[in-house]
Amino acid sequence: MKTHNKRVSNLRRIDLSRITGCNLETIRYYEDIGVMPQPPRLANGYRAYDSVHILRLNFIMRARDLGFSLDEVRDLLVLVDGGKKTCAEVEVLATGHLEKVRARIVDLNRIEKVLSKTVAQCSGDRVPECAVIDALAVGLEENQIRSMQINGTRGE
Amino acid sequence: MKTHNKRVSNLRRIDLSRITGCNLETIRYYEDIGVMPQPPRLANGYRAYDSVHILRLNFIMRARDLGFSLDEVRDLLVLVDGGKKTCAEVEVLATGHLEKVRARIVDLNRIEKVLSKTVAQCSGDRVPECAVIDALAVGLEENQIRSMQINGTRGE
DNA sequence: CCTACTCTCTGTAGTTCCTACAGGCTCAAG
DNA sequence: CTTGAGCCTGTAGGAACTACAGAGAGTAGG
Repeated sequence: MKTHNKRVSNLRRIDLSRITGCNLETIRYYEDIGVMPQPPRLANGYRAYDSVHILRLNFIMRARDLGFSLDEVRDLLVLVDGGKKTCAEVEVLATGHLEKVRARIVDLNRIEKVLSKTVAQCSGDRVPECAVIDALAVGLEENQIRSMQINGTRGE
Repeated sequence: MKTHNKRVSNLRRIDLSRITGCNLETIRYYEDIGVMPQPPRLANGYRAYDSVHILRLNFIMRARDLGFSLDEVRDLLVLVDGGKKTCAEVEVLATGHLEKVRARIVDLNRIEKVLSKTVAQCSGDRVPECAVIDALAVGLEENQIRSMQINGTRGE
């Protein structure tokens, strides 16, 4: 992926930081742990980034934001960099992540519903019998109550 | 909220852990930092939990799952316990999270699409031109490219 | 009663993922 | 030539867990 005519290069760390929105120190941290490549250095020792680094950092940040751990990001990057793994290996990786992603979507949709309902009900200065409480108490259903009674009546 | 006839009490820590799915040590941690109350102790010094603790821990876990920090959870608990906060305050909190949650759902749906497509394409020993990077690289658009060129042509 | 096993207690240390600071160097602008 | 911004490195701190060590208690089987 190239820019149209002029090569983007010799970005300083703060440039990369500002372009991506990533914390300055975090960039170095990502290099230390190996999810970002060690960039070439100028004569003065300064790191010199280019558009490749922007893309990669963007990728990492989005993946992190989506809830992937750095280890998982590492996996994704192997997959992204391509060529190294066979398709079968990639499939296993991707399938695993896909399951997690789908589970997260389910969770988030549930959360979204709860929050939007909460916001809708929260109006005025009334101190609420807040819907948050009820909403968050769900998941404590009959089977749980039952298991409480089974396990709970000991030691007394 | 009471169980029907029999009071649930004298649960051990491991019971609470199993009922809620919360890590054993995390329960103690929550007590240490004060988001969970210190439970009464039996003669032998063992913690004795009851249904109140289950509800509270469920609440905390779900709030954490919603993306609330432990500090925010503390706020929510004050609200739950005392009715000290107004509905307007709750609304501000919930609205902020709602935005984040919705953005994440959008992102996750996109990556879900990409991953499932990747998995579908991954058959045999062929190594794919993985589409994942394209999906996560979005957000790097014209304005960013432009700012790269503005800031990027120095030091060389 | 003895043994084995599970669970309890406490304190403390380790993990993940950053984030900040200190102390010193470089470099471009005024 | 000073000033300010930014660079370098190493290291420390913080949030939210998570695990481990060492010792005690409770229960079940032989």
